[in-house]
Amino acid sequence: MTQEVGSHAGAAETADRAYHHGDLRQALIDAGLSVTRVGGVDALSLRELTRAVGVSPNAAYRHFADRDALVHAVANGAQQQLAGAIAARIAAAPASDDAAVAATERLRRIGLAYIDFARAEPGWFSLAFQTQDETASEGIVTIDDEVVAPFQLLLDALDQMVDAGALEPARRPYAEWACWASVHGFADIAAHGPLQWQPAQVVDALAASVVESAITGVRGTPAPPGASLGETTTEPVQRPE
Amino acid sequence: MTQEVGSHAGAAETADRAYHHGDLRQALIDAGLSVTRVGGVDALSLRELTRAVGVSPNAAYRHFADRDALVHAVANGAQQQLAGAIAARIAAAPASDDAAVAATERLRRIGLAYIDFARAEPGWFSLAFQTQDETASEGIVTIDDEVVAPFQLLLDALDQMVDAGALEPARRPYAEWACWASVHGFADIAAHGPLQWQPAQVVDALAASVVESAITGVRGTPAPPGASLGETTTEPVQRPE
DNA sequence: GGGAGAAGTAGACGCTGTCCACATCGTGAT
DNA sequence: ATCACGATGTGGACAGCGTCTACTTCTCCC
Repeated sequence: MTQEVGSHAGAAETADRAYHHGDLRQALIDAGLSVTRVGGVDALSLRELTRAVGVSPNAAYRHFADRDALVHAVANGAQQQLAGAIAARIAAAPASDDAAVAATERLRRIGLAYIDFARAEPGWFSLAFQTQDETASEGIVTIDDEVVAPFQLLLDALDQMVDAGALEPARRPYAEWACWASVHGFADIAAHGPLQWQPAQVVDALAASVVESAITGVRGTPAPPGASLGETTTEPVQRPE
Repeated sequence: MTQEVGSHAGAAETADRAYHHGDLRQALIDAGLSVTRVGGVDALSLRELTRAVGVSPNAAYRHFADRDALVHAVANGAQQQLAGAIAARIAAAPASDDAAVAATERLRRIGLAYIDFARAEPGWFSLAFQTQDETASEGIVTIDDEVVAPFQLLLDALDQMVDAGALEPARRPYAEWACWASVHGFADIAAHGPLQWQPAQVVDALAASVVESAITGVRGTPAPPGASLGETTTEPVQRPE
C-alpha cells in the first residue's frame, strides 16, 4: 500500500535542472527514505547518504543547509507516505446509502490506517510525527499536487458525522484531539512501545478495540438507540504492504 | 513534584563501594538525567557525562557496556520520575465515601498526571517511553524499594471501577489499552507534536477533554443514569514542578 | 566566446563512541 | 604484615560523524 519512492520520471526535466548529477536533492531524499525506513531517524547519516548516491559529502550542502534540513525533507516524504496510506484506506471503503454509517466508517478507517502505517513503517512513522516545525501545526502535506492532510481528513470525517446525525453537535468540539490522541498513542505503543513484541493478531484486536473506544468516547455512547453503525467490520484488517 | 535527583546519601556506603570516585555509576546516571531533561536522549553524550563528572571517558566502560546501556540506565531513572509523579497525584486525591467516584477520580488523575509529566519534562518522557526492552512490557519500576508501576496503577484503577459499579464488567477487557493510548497519544502530541507551540491554558483544556473522552470511551456512556462521577473537577490542574 | 554563478571536490577541524594497553588502588588470602 | 589480584580509572589511538573554508568544474546566458 505504500507507494513507490524515488520514481521521479526523467530526472532531467525536474525543477532543479541537471548539472552534474541530475537532481541530487531528490536522490538524497530517496536514499534517506530507504535508510530511515529500517533504522529510523538515527540511521540517517549525511555522509552515508552522499556515499550511497556516489557523491562527495559536501555536495549535500548545495541543497540542504545542514543535516537537520535534510531530515526535515525526508520527514516530509514520510508524511506523504502516511497521507497516501490513509487516503487509500478511505477510498477503499464500501459504498453505503446511510450517511451516518459512511461517516463513522470513514472515521474508523482513518484511525486504523494511521495505526497500521505506524506498525508497518515504524521508522517513517516516528519521522513523520516528531519532525514538525511551528508552521506545520496544520499538518498540510501535498501529494501529486493534491492536498491530502491527514488532520484535515479527520476534521472532515467528524463534521460529516455531525451532518449525518452520527455525532451530537455539542460533542463535536475538541473531538479531533481525542481521536488523534487515541489513535496516535496506540500507534506509538504498537510501533515503539511494549506492544511491538506482541504477535500481530493480538495487536490487530487491540487496535480495533481502541478505535471503537475512541469513537465511543467522542460519540458519548457505544451506539445510538435503534441504529447500528457497523461497529464490527467483517472485512479483515489489511495492513499496508 | 518531580523528586530530587542524585540525592543518594553518603556515596560511600552505597552498594558499589567507593574505590576512586565513590559511586561513579550513579553519578553518571544523575548527570545523564540533568542532560536529557533539557535536550532529550540525543543530548546524552558519553564523553560529556564523564567530563561533567570529572573522569576519563573510558571510566564509564567499567559500569556500562556501551552508550546504549547508559541510556537505558538513565531511562530507568526517568521512568521512576514518571512513576513518582503519578503516585503523588493519586495520593493527593480528596477522600470520597463513594467508591465509584473515587475509582473514577483515580483513573482521571493517572491520565492527567501522565500528560502533565510529559509536558513538564518532555525529554524524560520520551526517554521513559521509547527505551523499553522486551522484558519491560510489564512496566514495573521500583522507587524507594516500593513497586510503583504506572501500568499496574492503571489496571488497579480500572478493576476498582468494576468493583464499585462504575464500569460494566463486559467493558473491562482491553480498557487499559484504550486509556493508555489516549493519554499517551495526547502526551506525545503536547510534548513533541504540534500542541507544544500552543499556550498552556489551551492545552490544559484539551487535556481535560481528552481524558474525559477516554473515560467515556471505556465506560460506554458519558455518565450513568442519575449519578455524577465528578466529570468536571473544580480543582485546578496542577503540573509537576 | 567569455564571464557569472551554480554544483561538486579536497582537506581539515573538533566532536563522538569504542578498543587496547597501562597505571592505580582496596581488599582478602596468606 | 605482605602480596597478589581484581576492580577501577587513565592515556592514546582509530574510524566515523557534521561542518567549515578553499578550490575546481561545469552550464547557461549575454
